[in-house]
Amino acid sequence: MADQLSKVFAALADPTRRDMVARLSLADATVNELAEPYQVSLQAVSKHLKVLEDSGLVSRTRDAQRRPVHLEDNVFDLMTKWIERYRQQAEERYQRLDSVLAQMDADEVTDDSDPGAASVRGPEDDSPQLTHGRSRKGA
Amino acid sequence: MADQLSKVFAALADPTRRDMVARLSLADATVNELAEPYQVSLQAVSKHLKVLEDSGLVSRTRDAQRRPVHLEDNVFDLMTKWIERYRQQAEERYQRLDSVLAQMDADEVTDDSDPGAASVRGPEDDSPQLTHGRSRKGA
DNA sequence: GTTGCGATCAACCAATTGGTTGAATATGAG
DNA sequence: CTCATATTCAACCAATTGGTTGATCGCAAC
Repeated sequence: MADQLSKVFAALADPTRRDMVARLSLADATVNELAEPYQVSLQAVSKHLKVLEDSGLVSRTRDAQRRPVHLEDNVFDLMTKWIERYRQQAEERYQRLDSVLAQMDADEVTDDSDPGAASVRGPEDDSPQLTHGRSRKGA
Repeated sequence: MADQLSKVFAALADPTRRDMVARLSLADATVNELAEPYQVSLQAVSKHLKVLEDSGLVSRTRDAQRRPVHLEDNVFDLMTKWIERYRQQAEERYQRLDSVLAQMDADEVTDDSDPGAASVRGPEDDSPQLTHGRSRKGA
């Protein structure tokens, strides 16, 4: 469960896992090779790799009893696309005078129907549990 | 604790939090406004915002009893920089013949001192618990 | 001052996470 | 077949996470 974007971000939230990705960007490596610099057990590294694997960040093939780990660089695009989208949107806000007006407007109405403020999500986005019809609590 | 990069990635690993960031890229909003579309309690949203806040992704100011949340778009650069660095490195691997040789070489020596294979980390990178001197297990 | 709204704090709970150790599996070497 | 190597599976544990409800705080309005 959980969309890929969530899994990729979660995978990279761990410094050890980020370090592994960094090293894999230079060359494929086996589990043992990857484990070498860290203090943790081989099994712990294996777990980290499973996380990376089912986030789609790495893939494993088989070479005798070795399982070389390979970085799937294409997954980075998924993140970059998400990040860039909202970064751009945020940046635009500072260049248009619109934003200032919208801000003041939002400040005044506060509880208006406000179309467009809720759930901007676009084509490839994921859906958290929504209600959108204020059914929570005393609303 | 935990470096900012870890905190930012962790913060964005949650779909609800990503949705909030998406909405905040359009306009600042109060906690109540942000909470509106979701099924969860106001307190849960408040917690999500705390996570976003101490990852540096958002900041909060004060306006009477309201606490408008503002997206700090500059933090995106931190991620983008990290991602791009390793993506590029991985991509270069496919364009240089070097990579093939390095790969075969690594395959042969396997337990060589191998400078550069362990911990590629650069200037701004974080440090997971390392040993680097194979002190683990029976090694 | 008291009421009411916006937001947070506190205590609690179930599920997940990152780690451990010990046993098992898979493959190649003797 | 047996042994060694490389890796994973399984059970367990402590800490963290995302959610809940109830109490509290800050501020403005009556």
